[in-house]
Amino acid sequence: MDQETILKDLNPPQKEAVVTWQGPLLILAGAGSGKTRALTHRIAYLIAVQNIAPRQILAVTFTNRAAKEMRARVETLLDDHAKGIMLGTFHSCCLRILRRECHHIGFNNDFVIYDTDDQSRILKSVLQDLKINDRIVTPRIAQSRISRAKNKLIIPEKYLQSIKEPSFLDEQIVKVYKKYQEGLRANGAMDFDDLIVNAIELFDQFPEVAEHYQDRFRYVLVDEYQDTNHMQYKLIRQLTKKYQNICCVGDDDQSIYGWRGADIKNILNFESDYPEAKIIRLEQNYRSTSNILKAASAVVRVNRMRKVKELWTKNQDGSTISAFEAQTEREEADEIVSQIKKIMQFHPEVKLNDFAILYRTNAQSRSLENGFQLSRIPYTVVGGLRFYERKEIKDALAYLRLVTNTVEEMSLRRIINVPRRGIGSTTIERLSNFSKLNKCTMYQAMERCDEIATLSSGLKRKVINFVDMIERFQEKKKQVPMDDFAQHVLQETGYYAHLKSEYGPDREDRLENIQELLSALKTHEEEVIDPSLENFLADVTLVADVDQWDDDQDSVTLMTLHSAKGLEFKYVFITGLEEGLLPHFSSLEIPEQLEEERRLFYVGITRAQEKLFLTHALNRNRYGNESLPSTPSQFIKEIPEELIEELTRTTRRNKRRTKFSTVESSARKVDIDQYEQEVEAPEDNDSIVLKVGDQVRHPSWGVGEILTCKGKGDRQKVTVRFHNGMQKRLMVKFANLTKV
DNA sequence: GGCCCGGTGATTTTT
DNA sequence: TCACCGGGCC
Ligand SMILES: Nc1ncnc2c1ncn2[C@@H]1O[C@H](COP(=O)(O)OP(=O)(O)OP(=O)(O)O)[C@@H](O)[C@H]1O
Repeated sequence: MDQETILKDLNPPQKEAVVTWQGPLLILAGAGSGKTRALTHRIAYLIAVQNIAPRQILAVTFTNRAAKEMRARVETLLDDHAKGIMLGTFHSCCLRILRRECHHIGFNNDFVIYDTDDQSRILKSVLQDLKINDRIVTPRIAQSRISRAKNKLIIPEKYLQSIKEPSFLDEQIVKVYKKYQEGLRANGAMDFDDLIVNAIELFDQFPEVAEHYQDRFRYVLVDEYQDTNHMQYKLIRQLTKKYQNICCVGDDDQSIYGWRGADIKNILNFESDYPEAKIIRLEQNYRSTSNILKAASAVVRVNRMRKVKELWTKNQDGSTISAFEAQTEREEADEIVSQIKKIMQFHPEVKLNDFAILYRTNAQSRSLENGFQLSRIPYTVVGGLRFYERKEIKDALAYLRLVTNTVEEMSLRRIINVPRRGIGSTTIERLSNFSKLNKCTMYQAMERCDEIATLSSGLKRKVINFVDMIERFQEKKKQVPMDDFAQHVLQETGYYAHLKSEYGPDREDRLENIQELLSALKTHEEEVIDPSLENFLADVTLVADVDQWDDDQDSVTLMTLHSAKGLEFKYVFITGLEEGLLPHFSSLEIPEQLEEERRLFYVGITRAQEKLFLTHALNRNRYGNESLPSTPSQFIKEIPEELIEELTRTTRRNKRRTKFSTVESSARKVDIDQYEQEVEAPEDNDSIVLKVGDQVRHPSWGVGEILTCKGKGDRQKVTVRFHNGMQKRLMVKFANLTKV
């Protein structure tokens, strides 16, 4: 790859950004103006033209998704020459540094990373220990306060000073914060924020280590710089102090992480931080049609707290923006599905990958997923619950971790009684007390449970059995491959059987996930240079997904507006445009936050290349069944009327959920035969008695097995796993099931 | 002391 | 819908 090729597809300001390869550089520009392209080409230029070694380059992003996207783009340009670039999220880059260097700051290099769930577990026990009323200080509140403090690099000792008028709550929080940090230390654990805080502390306390990394990362690039919070900013400052080869890319209009402490000042003060800085602005948008861009600009222009910046495009007007008002969220989902089918029908070249469905909260994906499942359109949900956050995966990992590390208590507590072995909360408390009194770990307390007078002999037996089992595992681990070992552990602990016996709507999914974990272990063993269970466990927490196979599959993408940042799709649906959702309830009263919500909408709009759909429902299910009236978002009105065209319903469905009107159904069957069609479900139904394990027949889905039963009579709901693999929740009253 | 069941309250966004 | 808590039962 030569200079010409690298510069070929860039406009003059982009070119300038790429060839300005030394010194501080800020690319400040609106959405879709080619910032990321400039950044990736700059990396290619550094390596291919200036002969910089890939390992001297550090490129950071905020989300895994963005990192993945960036890596893909760089690899397209450089192929194998991209190997060795440290490219990742702030967290994953810090993790890699800390695994090597954490001994300086008193951590063992097998330190554990606690995710949000682990954090609240710790906090819960801290609150208990401190006898703090957990109604006043909930784990959630404590967690967010502590995180906010860490984001600003405020240690517990400085916490009160940092607040003008400390309230009673703040006084409680300090105590919790302090104890929480002690708890993490004792377990050899760090939370997400600590990864960055500790990297900074490492560099602060050990200038020679800092210098080593300054020398190593001679060229630093940061995408979405407007989203940096104070600690991330500090880290970047530390790393670039010596050489000042820093290139940041950002757009203040796309700042959507204020709640995580992101501070737009970081980007606005770039010039004073780096007086030599060159600033390049990009104003031509290449991504979207003119109509989409006009809509986006009109929306973001409403914000008062903003630097004025205009974008233009040579692209065509394109089609108008379609708006759709649905009665319910089901109808919203149906309409989206039918629009997608329609587009696919008229434009055979369009792929499912060209569609994105965006929403404000992860919970909104549910109704949309339902719609896609019914229509058999393949879809992928990005974000939400990550693979390694799933309960069964965390349980399995806890067993594996316990075998490799008996010091860390969370894993032990997590699985000590899963499946039930009669070691309940009272026994656990006694073990825990003993460990505190004798300054040993809880696992050691278990080994020494003979010394605990309050334990009955029956309980001692159970505890010893558990310890023996773990010891046998430690032996076994040395003898067999990792995946076999994991399988053995899950078998012997009874965890497998436990999962199998738990009939539930997602029993099969759980078992599948476990299989997935086993194959991930196998992959690790086969493909990593230095495979070990320890190494596998080391970065598992930061891995977002293991679904490599999904990448190649053509499917519609469902994700939050936050995760969509930096990405682009031909067709974008922004859903749930309702007051209280977008803008979200919690932002309605605070002007700054309302503006952030508006920027979020702006980010959503600007993801679209060709066509934008805006949908809202008049009734939305808040928690559970309750359907509450919902009014259209104020943001919709901010788009000039002439750009929007109101869609009339193309789906017409009876109020009752499983029923489709026959006319509709057959009409669509003619339209598209690519996907199977839903069939009308007769509504008359003798109430039949169903129980778990029964085989039933459904008029369109065929024969299946009942996995769960809920409710009685007319309100009875069942989950059925059909032989074709589909799993459905059905109201017996409407589903027209027959026993077979 | 442990377990199961039923009632209750809660929900933003990411690492 | 789901996780958590408290009461009653083994
Ligand atoms: N000089 C160019 N000529 C043609 N197309 C370009 C040019 N620069 C960028 N593009 C295209 O424009 C689109 C947007 O580019 P890119 O993702 O780099 O923008 P961005 O500024 O990072 O956007 P955002 O801030 O919204 O993430 C991409 O499809 C990219 O291929």
